[in-house]
Amino acid sequence: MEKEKTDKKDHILDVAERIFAEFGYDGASTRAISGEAGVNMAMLNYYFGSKEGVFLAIFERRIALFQQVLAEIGDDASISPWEKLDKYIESYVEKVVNNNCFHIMLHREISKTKKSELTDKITAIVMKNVTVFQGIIADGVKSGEFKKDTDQELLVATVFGTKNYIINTPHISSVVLGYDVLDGEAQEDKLKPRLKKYLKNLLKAYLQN
Amino acid sequence: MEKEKTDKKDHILDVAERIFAEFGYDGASTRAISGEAGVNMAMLNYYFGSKEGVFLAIFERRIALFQQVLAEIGDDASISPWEKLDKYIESYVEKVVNNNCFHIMLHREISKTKKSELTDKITAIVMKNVTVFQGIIADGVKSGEFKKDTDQELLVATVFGTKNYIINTPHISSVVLGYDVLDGEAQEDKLKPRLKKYLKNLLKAYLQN
DNA sequence: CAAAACTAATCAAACGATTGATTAGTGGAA
DNA sequence: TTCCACTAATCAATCGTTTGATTAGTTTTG
Repeated sequence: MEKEKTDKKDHILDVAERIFAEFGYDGASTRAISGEAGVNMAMLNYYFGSKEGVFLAIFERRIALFQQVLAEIGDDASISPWEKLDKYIESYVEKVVNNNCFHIMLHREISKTKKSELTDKITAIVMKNVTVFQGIIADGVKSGEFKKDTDQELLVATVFGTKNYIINTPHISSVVLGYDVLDGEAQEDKLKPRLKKYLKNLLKAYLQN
Repeated sequence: MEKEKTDKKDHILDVAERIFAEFGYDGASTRAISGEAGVNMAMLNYYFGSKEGVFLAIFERRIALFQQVLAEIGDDASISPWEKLDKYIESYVEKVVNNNCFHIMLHREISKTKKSELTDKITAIVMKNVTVFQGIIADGVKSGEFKKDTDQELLVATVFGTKNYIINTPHISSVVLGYDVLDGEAQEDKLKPRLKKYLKNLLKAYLQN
């Protein structure tokens, strides 16, 4: 029973995540989510308290493990900055492409200029990943392995921004790249390896002495 | 009389643009827009037909001149690819930072994975700017001035993505950069020159033989 | 010129539809 | 019986839009 309940909850969150990515938070109605998930509407409130509760539950499900992995890479003292950078890119691209619906949803909400409790929460979550990446760059510069006169802060924008552009504007990037970036098979065969290789090369070109 | 009417319409669009950026298309109510603009609610429908009409009117006001300027840079046969790239970056950063509300609004809508008439329209508009940029890169590679073994398509994602990251996640980028990226003064003094310089350097590092 | 006819701009009020949320109650397992 | 998972029906609030009436300004007409 316990198992099945968790499965059901997970199923609802899966569907909700997709609907939120399709229509946005406000555009996604609780009826659409419950309907698509094949459950009674009242179950959303029963399980998650409210629509916002569903939204936050999606977050809690995704972030915990992900952040831990990235943080461990940043803290690993046994490998060089270049290797850290590679590992970070690998893990990051992998996770973001796999959970593209989640990241689309996340970034649409965070782009609201009006501050709210929700945007503050999301900002705090995203900042953690950014800080780890910044730390890797800063370490590399300090140890002399990366070039000195670079714009470390804007490099953050480039790495995360490039990824966002691919994922968050799928209608555009699919045309530019020549295949459907939301298609699971194309993601595995083409997008992931290509994006990883590209980001590593770009960082090397910009950071190498 | 004619003058004043246009001013009033423009005023409504100014306000609507900001509200859309703050709350998203679905999150922004016609009551909020008309209230903030100090006009009667019915005026939105009287002038623009519908809520979507307001949204599209914002687009038509912004894109025409902008696209023309970018296209002219791309078509200019008298300057080198490197100069074109510089000019494109200059114009692009300038416009996007100045009209940041518009671009936030635009990208939130385009990031909806569900295709609709609206997303198709926006996609077509954005693709024009992308195509011009791609043309500049392709020309430079063909003429041998840019390096050959590069990922031209993902470079597109980097340039537009870096800009988007700064503009569309202002709560994040303000923390990373150390000043409010939505503040007009900071934009002029710090953000614009810094972003222009950075993008040029990054492109140089990646494209130079 | 002045009265009448017409037009565009604006308003408060109300429309039906949809929203997120809640209720009261059902059925089955422990 | 008691508790938990679940449902159909319903709630008040808000949504985008439409309405009919009023104002102010312009044109036409006698």
